Amino acid sequence: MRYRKIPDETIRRLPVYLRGLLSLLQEGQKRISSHNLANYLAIYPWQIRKDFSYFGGFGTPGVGYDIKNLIKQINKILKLDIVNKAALVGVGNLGSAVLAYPGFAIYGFNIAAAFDKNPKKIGKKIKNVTIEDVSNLRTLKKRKIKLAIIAVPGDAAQLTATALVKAGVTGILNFSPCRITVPKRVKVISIDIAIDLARLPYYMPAG
Amino acid sequence: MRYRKIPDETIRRLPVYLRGLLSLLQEGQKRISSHNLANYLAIYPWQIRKDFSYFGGFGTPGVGYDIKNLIKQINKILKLDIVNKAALVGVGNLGSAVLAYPGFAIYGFNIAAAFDKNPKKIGKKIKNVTIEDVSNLRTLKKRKIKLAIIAVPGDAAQLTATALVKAGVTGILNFSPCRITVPKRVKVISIDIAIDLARLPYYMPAG
DNA sequence: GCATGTGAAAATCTTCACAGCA
DNA sequence: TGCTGTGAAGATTTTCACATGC
Repeated sequence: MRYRKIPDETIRRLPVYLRGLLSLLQEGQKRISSHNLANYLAIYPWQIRKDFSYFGGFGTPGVGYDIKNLIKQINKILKLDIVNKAALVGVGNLGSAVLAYPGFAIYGFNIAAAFDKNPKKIGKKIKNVTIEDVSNLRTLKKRKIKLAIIAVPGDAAQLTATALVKAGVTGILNFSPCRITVPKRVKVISIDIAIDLARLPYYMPAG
Repeated sequence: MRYRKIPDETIRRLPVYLRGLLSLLQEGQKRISSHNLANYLAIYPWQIRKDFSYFGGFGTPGVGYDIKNLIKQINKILKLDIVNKAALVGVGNLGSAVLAYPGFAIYGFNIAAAFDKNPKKIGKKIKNVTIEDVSNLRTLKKRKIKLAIIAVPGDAAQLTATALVKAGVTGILNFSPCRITVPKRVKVISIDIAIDLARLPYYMPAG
């Protein structure tokens, strides 16, 4: 296989595949064909094969894919094959939900620190994580936490991002409804829960 | 302008433009050029002009765009020019955060009903919304609520979706980490907060 | 026979460059 | 002059079809 740039869309789909494969593994399945996996995920088999082909292909012709191996390979590609420690900034309604969310574990994430600026919250423990004052953000470098989740109100988002970058963070999941500006070497992925709802009426039949 | 299919990507960007324009309006601005709006949103001007061109264009050559008018036009395209009532199903950690989230209002959304299956929660009021038993879901048709947000645990997501569709819902924002199957006429947009975090390490420098 | 992996074709989306209007 | 709107070019992504290997 010649080298070609791996499409961002392929990377976006890998966690989806991973989630499905982990479910299938738990159901006791050992092997699966692109056809059956596609069926399971409600997509098309050639999409799956093409995506894997960018990495050289992980299957056996005439047989299919070994689920355990496939999971291992995807985890390696996405760098999820180690425990990724993450920090949460902003323990309001949304932040608390993030802290309690059970879904991070399957991808090997561990929310290892939480920060807030409200003195009333500092020192409290949620899910075994003690909430610290935001001034402690600079300790992240020493603690080797490179991943952060921003769940503060919009007007504090940029300030928080800047502090995180200063503390050595290179990946940010931004839940605030604001664009944040960071150096190019830092990757930001934003989720604005309202903005996704906002395009739903467009697709709905009138009346 | 000849008719051409409007790209989904264009529709995905319209709420982003809308959010920026509403901010600018609040700052007291009346007019803006594609160049300045692009700068504000950290994208490119031709993208903005192209997106609007699919609808015939909303600007004046040599001048730019009238912000108020542009907002009105986008709202109309996205069918946000009326109050869209939405129902929330699942008032756990994530559901409570959704209920308290202030960001829906700018797009004209109103979370008008909330449902849970936990008897302890039923009857409680959060943000002026009284939590009802999920068996009440079938009243949605009568209440003309066509939009729903699913924030139940994964294993209840499909059941909830099926009940919603039966109750006349045609648009679903799905926060559960599960694919849900619905008739083609129903539009589902899914947000899995863990799945977005899962592709962050890939883009981060090693070490 | 059966299912993968992959060039090539088709579709989609982005970027360019400039004509045309205020 | 300044900025929009848009055909055309370019880039990316999806889909196809089939050669190849088990």
